[in-house]
Amino acid sequence: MLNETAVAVLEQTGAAEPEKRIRDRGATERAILKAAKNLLAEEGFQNFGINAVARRAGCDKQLIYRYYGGLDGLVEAIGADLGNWVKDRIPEDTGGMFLLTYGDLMERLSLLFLEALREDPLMRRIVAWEVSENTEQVKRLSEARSKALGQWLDRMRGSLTPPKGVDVAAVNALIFASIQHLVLAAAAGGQCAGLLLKNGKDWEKAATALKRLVRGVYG
Amino acid sequence: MLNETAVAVLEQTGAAEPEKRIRDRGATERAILKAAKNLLAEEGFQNFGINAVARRAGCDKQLIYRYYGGLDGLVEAIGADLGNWVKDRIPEDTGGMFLLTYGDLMERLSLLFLEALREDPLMRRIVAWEVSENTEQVKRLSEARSKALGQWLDRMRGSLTPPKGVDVAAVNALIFASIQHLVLAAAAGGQCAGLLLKNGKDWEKAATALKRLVRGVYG
DNA sequence: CCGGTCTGTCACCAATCGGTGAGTAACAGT
DNA sequence: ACTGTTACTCACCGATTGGTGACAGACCGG
Repeated sequence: MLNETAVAVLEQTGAAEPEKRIRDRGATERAILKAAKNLLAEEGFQNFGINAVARRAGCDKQLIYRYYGGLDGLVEAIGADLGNWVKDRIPEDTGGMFLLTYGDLMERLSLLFLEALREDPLMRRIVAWEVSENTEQVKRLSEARSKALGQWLDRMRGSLTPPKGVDVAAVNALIFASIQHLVLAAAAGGQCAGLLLKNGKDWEKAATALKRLVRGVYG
Repeated sequence: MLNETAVAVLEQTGAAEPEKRIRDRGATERAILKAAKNLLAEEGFQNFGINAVARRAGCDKQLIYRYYGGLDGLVEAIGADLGNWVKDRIPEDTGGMFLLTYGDLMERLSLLFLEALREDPLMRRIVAWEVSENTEQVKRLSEARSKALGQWLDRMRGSLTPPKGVDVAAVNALIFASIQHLVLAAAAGGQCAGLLLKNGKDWEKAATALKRLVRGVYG
């Protein structure tokens, strides 16, 4: 992919000639980052490499080394970009319902997280990457993701206090783990543990089951 | 790796010379399959390829094509071998406790599955593979795994009937999803959703949280 | 106008990948 | 002992990978 501007020029002139790309480091850096994110989201981490990113960004891989210090730096940039995930996912109201109890809150958060993950292929790929490898790259990415998720949870929690006598951290980890694996398995193979997850009806079943699970522990 | 017999000869003679491997197709086939399983379990699916398997098996990759019809056939053989997972994991008694209710059963099954997955690196890699890729290879492997898991569940269930009014399939899918993701995340990074999972104490917390989750839905 | 810096391109490297065709050595049957 | 089959090895293929050094052209300050 060429710079947006360069593409525009090409389309205007209709020239088949290379028509020289614009010298704009900022734009190129952005194009590389965008290409990397799209590539990771669409193809997964399997074929995520310098060559593939450069190919998709329409520039030489040398520029990735220069501007990002190689793939590692680029991955780190993706991680930093993940910080924006928080503010994109914060609804202003509470959906018209009052969150009186911790159970209300967790039910709402679970469903929101389920929905958000279903609609975010990049985040899914990152989660899958996390459980498949343990390189430095992934560690940093994982760190950024959990940090973003933590921020999101904090913002949403408000002033509600968790119940006593329950290991909230462990229980919530299990709940979020179930959501993540459910969505990942569905995205990969259309089912999870024999449960089909294709059409909206299937997902409704999963959502009510999730509600039941949450309500079971948090009343 | 050479044939077991060839290794024995090598060790006896102490020869540094190549000392010709034994011509035993059956043994070679077994060596290849074993090498493939170990490689997948130890290194993960990332570097799982014809060359790597042949290198580890100590034979030429040509033999993998001949005996298994390439990597696909070899993966299929691994899948078929997964059928043995069932009988390896069936305890004879119920651990000294009576399983009177469906809740009793599911609590026990959850904990057993958690334990089994924690101690089975090959199975973990396969699960991680399933949620990361969607090739034919993985599909078949996934099929074999879910079939084995289904068999295991059937054997363990006995004659207990699930409660009415609950979408058992969906709820159980969520429960098993939570276990799988928990174990995968722990194996990869030592934590899951911020919850540390390193020493036995951590795992006990997770286990009690899991029990609480199960008991919450199934009483 | 000239020299240096910045942006981008290209050619090349060794290593590895999956895959194949040809050859060699050990065995079994006669 | 000769023959054919089986088990196995080796050398090579084209493609792709991550990585580097050299070069060309646009831009800017003097």
